[in-house]
Amino acid sequence: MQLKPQGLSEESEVSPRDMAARAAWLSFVGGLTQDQIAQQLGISRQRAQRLVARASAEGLIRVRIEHPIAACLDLERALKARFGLEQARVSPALAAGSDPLLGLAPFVAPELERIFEAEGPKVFALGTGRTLKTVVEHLRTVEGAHHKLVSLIGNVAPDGSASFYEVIMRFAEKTRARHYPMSAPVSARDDVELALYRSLPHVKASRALAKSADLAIVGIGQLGDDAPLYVDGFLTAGELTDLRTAGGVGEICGHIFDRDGRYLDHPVNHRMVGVQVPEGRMPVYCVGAGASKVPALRAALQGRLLAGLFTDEETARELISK
Amino acid sequence: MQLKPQGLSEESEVSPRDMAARAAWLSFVGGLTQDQIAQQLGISRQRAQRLVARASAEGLIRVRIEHPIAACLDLERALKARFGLEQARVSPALAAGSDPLLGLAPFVAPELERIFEAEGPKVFALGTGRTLKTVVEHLRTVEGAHHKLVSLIGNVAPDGSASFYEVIMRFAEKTRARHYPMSAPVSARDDVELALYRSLPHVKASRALAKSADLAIVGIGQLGDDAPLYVDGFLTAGELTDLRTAGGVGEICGHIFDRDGRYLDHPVNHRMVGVQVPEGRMPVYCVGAGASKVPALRAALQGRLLAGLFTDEETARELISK
DNA sequence: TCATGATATGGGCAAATGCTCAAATCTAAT
DNA sequence: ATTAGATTTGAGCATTTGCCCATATCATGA
Repeated sequence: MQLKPQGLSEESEVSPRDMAARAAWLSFVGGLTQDQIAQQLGISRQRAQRLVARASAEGLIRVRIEHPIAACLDLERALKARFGLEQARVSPALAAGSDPLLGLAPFVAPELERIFEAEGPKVFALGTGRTLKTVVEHLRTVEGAHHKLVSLIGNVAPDGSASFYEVIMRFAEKTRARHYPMSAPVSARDDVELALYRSLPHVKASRALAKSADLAIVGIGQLGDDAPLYVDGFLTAGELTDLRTAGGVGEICGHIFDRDGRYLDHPVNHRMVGVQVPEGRMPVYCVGAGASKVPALRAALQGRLLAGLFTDEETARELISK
Repeated sequence: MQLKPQGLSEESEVSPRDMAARAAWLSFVGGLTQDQIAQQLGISRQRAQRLVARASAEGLIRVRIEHPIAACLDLERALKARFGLEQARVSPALAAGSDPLLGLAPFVAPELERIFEAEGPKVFALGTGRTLKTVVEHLRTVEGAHHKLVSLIGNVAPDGSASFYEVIMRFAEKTRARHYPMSAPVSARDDVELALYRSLPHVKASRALAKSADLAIVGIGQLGDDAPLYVDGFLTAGELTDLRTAGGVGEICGHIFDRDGRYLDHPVNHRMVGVQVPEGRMPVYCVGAGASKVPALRAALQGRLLAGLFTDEETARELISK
């Protein structure tokens, strides 16, 4: 019978994660075979293999390709020229059928780190959505206590459930930045309610801070039958049809715009508690890729809503092709 | 007979490196098998394998383990406490017999990038040597045009050959930082020559800039029979013996110190054209690992010459073990 | 035009890897 | 103490990968 040693020697406190990290280090950096790793760590070959697999699965390993692929650089240049962007980054294509985020997220994360690590205190305004959430999951922890993060959009769904894609909290966790979520519903039900929400001090403060942001980072949504706004219950089927009839093709932070990137003059837009970007002088950087998002992206670019774009090769090609 | 298309279509200009990078991206980020990669790129399986191998060989791939191994964190804490360091980083051990730089260099490079990316314009003073050279080779290109790099040590060997380990030039290449090598011999032959070199305007300027540096980054040398200073011809066999008799155990930027980290009062030290660190208030960060360097490192730490240390697990363990 | 050396290509095979399954071990609740 | 359930372990095997070698292609100079 063995008792677990309780802090007796600092040596013996080895978490399974540590082992996984160590095995991964030996494998990827050291280039050892699994047999050698097993030998080195005094474990079986299978265990070594499992540790390495686990490290990969848990995202302990970050791979970065140092060489900018010429084709992607070309696309970046083309995007900048065509749409007057100050920033454009294009990730190389992965397998045709796969989720665009598979490649985009690990590509964008270091770019964001870079932006975040730069210079003095900044205010970053954040959108939400699956795209941004996935990107933020790929961020490494980076010191940023001098920055502020503020949400561009409410965090309460119509059914009252909070935090549908809590981008800002996860981001703040990784950076220790001060964060200001917009603790209010995404959308009000009528003008009275809207006025009420917007008069709440913390909402007022968040909106003011967001408007003064140095950079907004947002995703983009499409208005097809599987529009995220509809799927997540922010729009009824009727509203969705109505918006499409009115010319809506895409949406940023829940604000719907037409094919020229002009925000619709529609009740749905008027009831949003959050901020309609760009507000003031803030540059808006958008992350998004995938065939379904092309019309929305094209519209947003056309209407000069965006100052920066992170996308993948296939999407970029589509965007400049017409 | 086919003529090579000359910029006809931007599409067909694909460098082999691009292909390698793309294959590597598909393999590491996308997790595709070589067969799938081959299919995707329309090439044979063998070619795909060769491309991935090539990408690895050419260093296009940077792997980073996200999880700080607890054992290494413990060692870092111990080093900081024991030797009053402001910074200490310990890389996980690789195979016992292998070159310590194999693991240390890819570990230190991102740390350096981090330091370099931080805040406003800074002056970085650099040493030389195989260790620093290898680390700098692992740096990714990072914008740093607002920084200045200055060499702590002359760049001309006794035989007149320039640049024995041109750390500063390679560093500057990657960062576009302004750089000030010390274009002078490492060591003068007598006091008159020393005075002469030191009176040269560009040497004077470099030395002054180096002394005002915000951070010095140096390697460390040992004084065994294979002392780098001796192997590279900066010391004669006689001088080496003499220095060891006088108590010399290690050297930073060619300045020799004893086991308590006190610089020797010896002609060899007095004839160095470069700067003897630390000068003024500059913190000195040292990169170094390996059994042979332990005595030198211990001495430098003992004498509080260093404010920061980057080393590997094995060396760290040695350093705090006694 | 042809010869010559250098480089690239694909076949084949041994080593390394990933995965499944059954046995073993551990955990926790009775 | 016992047992049911969950997790971990190692053997076996199919797949994938790395590498050598014979052949083909390309570039270069006579």
